[in-house]
This record gives sequence, structure tokens and C-alpha cells, in this order.
Amino acid sequence: MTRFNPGVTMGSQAARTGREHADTMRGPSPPKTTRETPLSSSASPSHPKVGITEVARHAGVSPGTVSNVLNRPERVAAGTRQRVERAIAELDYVRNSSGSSLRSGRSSSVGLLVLDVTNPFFTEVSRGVEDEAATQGLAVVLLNSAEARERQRRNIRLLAEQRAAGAVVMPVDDDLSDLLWLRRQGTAWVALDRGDVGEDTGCSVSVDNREGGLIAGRHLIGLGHERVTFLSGPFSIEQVRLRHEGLRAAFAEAGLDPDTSVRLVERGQLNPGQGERAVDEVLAGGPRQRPGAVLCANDQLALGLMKGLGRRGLRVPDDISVMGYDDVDFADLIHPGLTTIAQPKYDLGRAAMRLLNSELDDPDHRHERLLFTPELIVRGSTAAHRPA
Amino acid sequence: MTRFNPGVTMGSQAARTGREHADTMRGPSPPKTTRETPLSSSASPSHPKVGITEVARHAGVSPGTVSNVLNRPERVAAGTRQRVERAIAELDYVRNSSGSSLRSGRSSSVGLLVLDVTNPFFTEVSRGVEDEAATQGLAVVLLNSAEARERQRRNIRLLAEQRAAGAVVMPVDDDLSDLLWLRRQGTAWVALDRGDVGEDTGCSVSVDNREGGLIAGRHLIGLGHERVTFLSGPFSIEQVRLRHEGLRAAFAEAGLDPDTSVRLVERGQLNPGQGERAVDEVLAGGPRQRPGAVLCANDQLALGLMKGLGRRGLRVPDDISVMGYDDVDFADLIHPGLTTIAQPKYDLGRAAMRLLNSELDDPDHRHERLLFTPELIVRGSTAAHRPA
DNA sequence: CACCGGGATTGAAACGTGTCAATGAAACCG
DNA sequence: CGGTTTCATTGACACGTTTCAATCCCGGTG
Repeated sequence: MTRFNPGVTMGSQAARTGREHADTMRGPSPPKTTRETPLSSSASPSHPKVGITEVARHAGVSPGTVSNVLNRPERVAAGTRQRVERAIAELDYVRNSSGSSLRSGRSSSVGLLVLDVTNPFFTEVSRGVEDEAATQGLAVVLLNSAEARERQRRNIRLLAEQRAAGAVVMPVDDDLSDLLWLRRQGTAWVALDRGDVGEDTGCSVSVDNREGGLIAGRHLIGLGHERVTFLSGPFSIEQVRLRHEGLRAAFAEAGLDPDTSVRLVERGQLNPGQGERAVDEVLAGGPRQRPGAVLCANDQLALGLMKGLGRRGLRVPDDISVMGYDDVDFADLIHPGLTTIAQPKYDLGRAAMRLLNSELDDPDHRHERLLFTPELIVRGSTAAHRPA
Repeated sequence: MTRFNPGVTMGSQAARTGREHADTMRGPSPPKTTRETPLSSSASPSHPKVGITEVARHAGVSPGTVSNVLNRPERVAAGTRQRVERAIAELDYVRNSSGSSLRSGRSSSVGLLVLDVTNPFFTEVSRGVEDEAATQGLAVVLLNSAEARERQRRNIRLLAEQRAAGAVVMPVDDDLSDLLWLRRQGTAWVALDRGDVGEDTGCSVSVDNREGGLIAGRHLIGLGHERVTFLSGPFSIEQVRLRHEGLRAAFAEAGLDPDTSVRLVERGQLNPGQGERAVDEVLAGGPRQRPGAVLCANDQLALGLMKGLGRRGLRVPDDISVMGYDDVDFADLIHPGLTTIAQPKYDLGRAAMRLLNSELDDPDHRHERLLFTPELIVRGSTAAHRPA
């Protein structure tokens, strides 16, 4: 394990990040390091083109039989099957999925179209989807919309071009027209965490977001808070709307006027940076007006907000209570632990994929709507209201 | 926005998560909700099969011309091009990438084979890769190895079957044989954060991990710590080994004996859970033996460790200093802020993809090795040593 | 011995695209 | 005006697979 001459050859135009790391690169380019055989694979030349036909020849059977061994092994006699399998191994044959899906009209991979890969919530969901897809031998390709309509559109296009078997989708907003187009193209999908797709549109799996807002509200009211702020993401996202609605419902239920009790602060995205920047608006109006508690649309927002509050010298939960939503991993790892609303993330993904499978296999499939129930997780970030 | 009858039909065998959420589902299945047209696309029947030939007919040209419009628009006269483009729009033609890559022998998507989607470090890297790939009109499919050799193998297989144009890869361990096989199959790749791939093997982009360990060590030594623990991930991962090595080198440099100054605690994975569970071992030997500072192989580990220390009633940095590695988003968001070693994540991904592009386009490409330099970020989690 | 049935295997025809040599048309030159 | 070059377009074929009707083989039955 020797140290080698660092061959840095990229100009600093490489940097396009938000944060600046451009200067972390080593100085100007030293001459390129070593030379190298062009590209021809070095070790074993590995038979350049082995197709199903080459395998067939080598095993003394017809291409059709090889195809059967690959796809319906039960239909081929044990003897020939073994012969073919040996040929496959010897030639190191690897199936060409382009040919396969060209002929069959559909590929064997499903898309997972996610709102934001950065959010740990989605990574958990994706585990569920992958596990269930593996069951059916389907490959999952993860596509990232980055909360941007245009990127979602590009990804949907990609799925159509690839003739994906299906997709699990978290739509960026209420406009489902691109998704409807995708379905007309013959690619089925299941909506995740978006309960408002009509049942004539497709299956959906979601968690009862209104209920989540409701139990969050009850928790805060139980602690004596009568003045809370909802730190919201974009209202174009259904989940956000419903959580807000549930929160207000909790106050109504307690005989308090939602309009005066819950204030709304809306941000454009659901990430920590937005949460941190929201702190001014949340605290606006001075200590007298300051809310006793903040329910965030998202753990990510909550995390950022807590950071911002710390900067301001405010202590959670002593000076102000903070709640998140999602119960991502780190909610339990920060200090104080984040009180939040848990969603069955893994099961969510798994259920969605299962529904998709049913739609793909079952010829007389009926669209379904699955609704999970959220759960309150109390940790250290919320405490009883202490009147100033 | 009406509320609907929740149609939960999954058995509780759905639950296979670590944490239990099985009981968060609504009670037993009520009868399925509404009925639904079978599957035939409802609204516009959308011409069932439009291919390049159908477009050609509609535009009064030959299929070859349509193909040219799609792939080398400059070679076709403006007039006909417009005619074809209109036909494409009118017929709502969408290209079939199976046919395309079957014919051309190579698909136009690249794989991004990641160690662990859960780790925010990788999600940042992936942004860089995606942005650079978009430049060349390449689609990125994200594949997750979950730090498991077998999953990596499956994913590599998948890339080969799909005749991916290339891949950006973070190998799970030192055994590169599967990757060499992939290259023999004709799929090029660039290794990310793994500097030890021979130059006859492929390009690599990495951050100087030994240097990172070194500056981390200097920082701690500068604070007066002479007894530190390295909370390590699996030593099969090169980055981990080098960071450890660098840390020891810092002590040697300061005239201290690394063997007595730095203790090693090794864990099987690089996630917060492992960090939290490592707390016993880190503190082993009682307060007298307790290290003044811990350098973690990873921010994730550090996060978990801090959590565990908190449980134990120890305060960071008063009782013990903690350092991470990576500078992921949350390092700046938790309290106290995590002192850590920053890597140019976005640029890393971008550089890797750029190298891959060069290998794909440039016929006489020479493998290259890019080495970025890490940077110390001091936050609140480290403080001067206070002798007990 | 002729016939039948059924399982195993074959052969050829698609699937939608990219490529390339060949063709046609138009522009240019002397 | 004939000859040559350039440019735009064409047609047909190949890519690797799946599918399905047709064929073959073999043992059992009347």
C-alpha cells in the first residue's frame, strides 16, 4: 500500500456546490501519472459476444430451448437443462436484457420515484420496496425528483422509454397529468403517501396524515400549549396540508379556536436549511407573541429549526417545544430527542410494491387504497407549557 | 377532499422491520371499497403501438430519417426535421430504449453503485454524479449494496445484463474480482473513494484519507489529548484503514507512541446504531482509562456514539471530545456541532462521472487517479483536554 | 402393427432501433 | 452543358431475445 503521486487534473470549475470546497483540491496539475494499456480487457479475453444462440450451439440444442431453460426451466428435460446450464457457465453467458424486453415488450425493472433522496424517510421506504421487489425478481431503479416538477417529468419519461414494468411513485404535487400519461403508455404505478389519487387512477398507500396532525395537536394541548406554530412545507404537497388540517382539528376538538391558536409558517422545501432559516419568522413578534410549541411538517425541518433556535440562545424544550414528523433515524439520536409522529416507513414501501405486483400479475385487478395509522413518539423536545 | 373508507388488506406478516410498527395498521380488512374499470386506459386510447416506422409513415419519410432526427439532427434538412418532429408530437411517440440499446450494443444509462443509500454522504455524492451525467444525456440508476458483498454482486450482474454504459462504484471491500469481471464484459467503471485500485484496473477518485486522519490527529493533539480512541468501521474498507493510519501518524509525528496513545475499537458497520452500541467498549476500563477524545471513522458512528454517551450521562465535549468524518449535513445541525473532516462530496461525484465520461468517449483514454484533500472543520464537540 | 397422445424440442418469425452503402438531387466548376 | 462534388434520404439488414405452431420421439393401446 504505497502512496502515489496525486494526479489532480480537474479545473476548479468543478465546483458548483452550495458550500465551497473548491479550494480543497491539491494545487495545479502535475503531469499525468503512469501509462496504461488502452482499453482492451487484459486478463481473459472473455469471448466477445456470447448470445443465446452461441450457448445453444455449444450445448447442441436450439436457441428456443436455451430460452426455456432461462425462463421456464420446468418445461425442459433434466438432462438437456443441465447441459445448457453447463454451457452457460462455461461461456460465461450473461443475458441481454435489451433483447429480452424488446421482444416481450416490457422490462423487468420497476422504478422508485422518490421526492428527495436526501431525506432519510425515503431511504427507509426504499428498503421496503427493494425487499418486496426482490421477491418477484424485479430490479428496482431509484429515481430522484428532488422535489422538482421538471425532474419528475424527466424521470417519468425515462420510465416510459425503458418500458418499465411499473413504478412506485411519490408525486411532487397535485398535478398528476404526467403520471396519467405514463399509465396510458402502459406503465402501471402505485402512489406512495398520497391518498388523494382517485381510485379510478391507481392504487395508493399512505399514512393517515390528518390523524397524525391530530395526535400531534392533542399531545401539545395536553402539555398546556395553546399557542403553536405549524412550520409547513409547500402546501402543494398533500401530506403537509393534511397534517396542518389535523393540527387545527385538535384545537377545535379542545374547544379552542384554531384560527387564533395555530399560526402557519410556510417554507418552500422540506429540508433542514429551510428549517433553520425559518427561525426568524417563527419567533416573529417578540417574546410575548412567541409560540410555546412548533409542529414541523417534517423531521428535517425540525432539525434545522432546533439548530436555529440554538443559535438564538433558546433552549428546547425549556423555552420552546419542538415536534417533528416521520421519526427518521436521527430523531432518536439528537439531543434532546425529537418528539415526533412515526410512520411505518418500511411497511409503507413494502405494501406499495406488493400492490404493484398485484396490479402486474392479476389480470382482474381492482385499484386499492391502503391507509396506515401514525403513532406518537414522545421524546425530550416537548415539555409542559411554562407561562412567561 | 373527502375521507374514504380505509381499505387495509395486508396481513401483519408485512412487518419485517427492526422496529415494530406492525400494530400501527388499522384493524382487519373491511370489504374492498369501490369498483373500477379493469385496466384498459380510460381517457385517450393513445395509439397502442407507435414506433419509429409509424412516425416515418405519418411524416412521409423513411424510418432511417426519423432515426437520424432523433440521434443526429444536424444531418437532416430543417424542413424534414420539422415535419418529423411534428409527427412525433402528434403521435405522442416515445422512444423504445430496448430497441435502441439492443441495436447499438450499449444502453445510455450509467449505474451508481453505492455502499449504503442510508448514509447522507452518498446522497451528496450522487447529486454530483447526476448533475454531471445529465450533461451527457446519461440517465443515472442508483443501486444499493447495503454494505453487503452479495448485494453488490447482484447489482453488478444487473449492470452487465443491462449493458450499462458505465458505472461509478464504491466497492464494499478489497475483493475487486466482480468488478474486473464487469469490465471484461465491456462495462467501464470508476472507483469512488477507493484509491487502491491499480491503475491498470481503472480510474479512481478519492479523498486523501490518510491525510484526513492526520489532520484530525493533529487537531486533537493540539487540544492536549494524548489518549484517544479510534472508533472504526470494518477494516476491510480501505478508507477506514487509512484514516486510522493517519491518526497514528499524527501521534508519531508529535513524538508520542501510537501504540499506547491510540486505542482501536472496531465495529462491523458504519451506522449510528453501531456507534451507540460501541459506547461500552469505548469507555471500558473505568474513568481512569477513559479516552479524552474519540475519532470516529464516520459521522454516522459519531452521531450514535454521542447519543450513547448522553445516555451514560457524559457530556460532550466537557467529559469527552468526539470527532466525526465526512461532514454530512447534520454534523452542523446537532448540538454540540460535530467537529469533523470535510470531504468535497459533490465534487467527488462530479469528478468521478467526468472521468467515466472521458473513458467512454475518448478512444485513447488512460486511467487516472484523482486525489482530493480533506479539510478540518472545528465545531463544538471537541475541547481541550481537562486532566481528571 | 398401426395408431394415438403427450412431452420435449425445434425453427422461424417478430419486437424497434441504428448503421451504412447506395441512390437521388441539387449545387458547383470549367 | 457535361462532369463532379456535396448533401439529403433511402432500404435493407442485424442486434438477442421470446413465442408459438410445427415436428419429433417414444411408449402405450387397440
